[in-house]
Amino acid sequence: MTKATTTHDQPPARVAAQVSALLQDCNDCPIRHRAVCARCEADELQHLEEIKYYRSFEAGQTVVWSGDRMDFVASVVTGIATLTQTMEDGRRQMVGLLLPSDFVGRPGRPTAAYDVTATTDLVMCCFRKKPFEDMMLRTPHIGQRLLEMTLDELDAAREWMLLLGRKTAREKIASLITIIARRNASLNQASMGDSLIFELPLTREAMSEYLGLTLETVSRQISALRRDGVIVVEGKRRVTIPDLDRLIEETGDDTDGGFLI
Amino acid sequence: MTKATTTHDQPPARVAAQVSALLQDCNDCPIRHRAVCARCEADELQHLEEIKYYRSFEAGQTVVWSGDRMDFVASVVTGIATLTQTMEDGRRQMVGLLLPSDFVGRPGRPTAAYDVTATTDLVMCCFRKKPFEDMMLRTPHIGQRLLEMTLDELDAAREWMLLLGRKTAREKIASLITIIARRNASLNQASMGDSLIFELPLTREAMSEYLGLTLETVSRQISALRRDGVIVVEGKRRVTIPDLDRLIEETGDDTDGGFLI
DNA sequence: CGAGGAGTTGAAAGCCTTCAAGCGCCGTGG
DNA sequence: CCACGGCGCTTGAAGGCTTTCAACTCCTCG
Repeated sequence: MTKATTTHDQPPARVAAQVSALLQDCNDCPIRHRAVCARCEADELQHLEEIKYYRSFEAGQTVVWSGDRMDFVASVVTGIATLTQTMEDGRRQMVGLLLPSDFVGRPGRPTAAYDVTATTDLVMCCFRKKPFEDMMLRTPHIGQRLLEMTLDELDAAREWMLLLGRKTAREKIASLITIIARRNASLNQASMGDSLIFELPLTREAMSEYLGLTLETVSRQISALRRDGVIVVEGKRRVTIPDLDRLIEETGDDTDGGFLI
Repeated sequence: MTKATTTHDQPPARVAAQVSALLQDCNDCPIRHRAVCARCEADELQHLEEIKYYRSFEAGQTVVWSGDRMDFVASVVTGIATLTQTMEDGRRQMVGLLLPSDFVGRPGRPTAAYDVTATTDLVMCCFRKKPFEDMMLRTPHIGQRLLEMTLDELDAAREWMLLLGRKTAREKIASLITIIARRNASLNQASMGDSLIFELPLTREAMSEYLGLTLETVSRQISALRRDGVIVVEGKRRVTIPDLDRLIEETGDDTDGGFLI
């Protein structure tokens, strides 16, 4: 561990502990203005502080299993989590990709409907469910924000359905890489145009579960995009996008309609 | 037109006109207790009455095109509508199937995000958008109910994603028929066990857009399920399910986990 | 009666999956 | 210290499921 300039080089558990130690105060929270609490006033925030607690997970850990009791709802603070459904014979489909500020759990439902897994080191801001539900009734700001976020998720799910139902394997891969690139740009406030180098936060297998493909097909299509110069890959995970428009052409989406980021 | 016992035998436009004529008063509304207004009190309902109006569409008509201005939000009162996305080259994927009581449109968004089409004769209860948005701010009951409905839709979308990403053509068809059967049972309050005869409300093409298949594959798989005795088909649309458990086995879903209906 | 829409079915092609083998990296334990 | 084993990933070859292209039926409507 020669260079310790970024948190990336530190052991995951330590980083998570640091993050949660840093985050006792909602005012310092990195997702303060995007999460379910975004619209809360100072007094409402104080109420939330009383029922919140942080939990950390290492990459690969399961947060909850589908069907398990779930006594909390939560926001992703840092890291990435996934929601996955599994069929009896083991076929798996990812149905949610949760980034910082995204919300986990459903008020009013006692059990988890999906497997929730940390795909990177993960810190979540959890609220005990019952107090949270009570607070939702008294605090319209929370319900309003949650509605907004849920509508956004529904839009994303519908975009995803188009991908799953109608796109080719190549288009699926191009779409996923574009999504990750955009997300990265938005998190880093990058000026969109440079920052097109990033680390894929998903294994080939996780990508295949996202895209409704096998991991072999994912691997082959990534290789194909690399061969065709659409992307540049260093090692297994580091991706550079020399020409974003070229990549977007490969997604099959409208070239113009890009109102997102 | 010898037997006119049910509305099915009447010209669509007339039925729609009848329905909307019957429905000036929210208290007589068939979706009063399931739609976005479900939790409203008498005074709130009165407010809604002032900003509502009915619109009728014949089977096949387009309600709005993706990208068009949309000055209203609405509830489906009777009939079925679909939300569909289209790619540049014409590939289409249905992303929403709207039944009576389902909500159309997004408060706060000026344009339609999807093509909305009536697949059967359709009556919608429309609210002018601006007044509706204003009312949402003053009336938590509406926002609360809308959140609940949106969360349900998100769950449905995620189930659908599993279907699109991981199920075989045969499983997709069995799943769709099961969904329609359940819906029918729930609308007719049937005692679940008999009423397993119904009309498919979708063309083969609409089914293919729902399932991410071609219409030929839909046709072939329906024929295969018929050959195997899983379903009985009279004419092109009328389906009988002799053994629902058998059909459910064909969906690939958990046999037990059926908490729906 | 002809035209057109909805649906069915056959044959061939194609895309993705399945099955297999192999590479490179990393942590463990002899 | 180094061999071993596992994991993540890549690549090849064969097979299969769905699509594509095409022909044909049935029914409705003008």
